[in-house]
Amino acid sequence: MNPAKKKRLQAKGWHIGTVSEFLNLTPEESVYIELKLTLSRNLQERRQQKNLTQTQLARVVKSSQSRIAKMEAGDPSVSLDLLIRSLLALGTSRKEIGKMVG
Amino acid sequence: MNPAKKKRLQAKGWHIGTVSEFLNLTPEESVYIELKLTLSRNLQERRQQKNLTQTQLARVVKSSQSRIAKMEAGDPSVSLDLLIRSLLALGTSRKEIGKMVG
DNA sequence: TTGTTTTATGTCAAAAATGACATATATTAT
DNA sequence: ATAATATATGTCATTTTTGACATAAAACAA
Repeated sequence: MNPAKKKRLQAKGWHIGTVSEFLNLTPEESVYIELKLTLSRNLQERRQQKNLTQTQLARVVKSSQSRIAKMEAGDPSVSLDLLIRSLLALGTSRKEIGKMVG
Repeated sequence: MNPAKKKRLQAKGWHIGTVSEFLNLTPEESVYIELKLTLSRNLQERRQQKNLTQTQLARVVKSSQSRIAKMEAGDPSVSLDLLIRSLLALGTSRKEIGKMVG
């Protein structure tokens, strides 16, 4: 945000801050969420790279289309476990996943 | 195992193989389990490095001593989520965790 | 030794994650 | 346009994971 606009907003009583601040997230919580989002994006890219539909991926992961969609959408109801097991099922190596994480 | 012993065992009807084979684990399942074990070990090392007892770490992570013990023991009842959140709570960076994974 | 602290293991009710399903909304092809 | 395919979103019963607790076993000190 440009400084002028920021000042105008603050003059009117608005507070400017990060999403983490707004949600009262600790740094670790932020990192944890960002990590899941990173894996989400990579999962979607990998799936599309292989020209698989969510339904097809669901079959290889033994899950369901709706859960794949939620994974890729970064839905909070999906665990790191499922994300990583899905990446592995797509043939992603530990080394590659390590790169995403680190 | 040395070849001679292997041959002797096979002569007596024993089968030699990997743990994965014995448990009928797919390669992805093996990788997934090994990944958890890697994080387990790293968690224990990190905790000991900081001279924390399991009880003290449990407080930081908002868990319990028994769950920390199970994590470090590689108990199958603990998720990747908890392992990674614990590592983060110990101040481990994404980059460091990435190194463990990759 | 005996006491003290730390870690391991088992159990369980509560909480979170899961697959399945219905169905809405996009996207693409004809 | 409209049919077909793909993705998004909501709900829910079942399964898995969780923290808490008890207690056993191990490590360590006095």
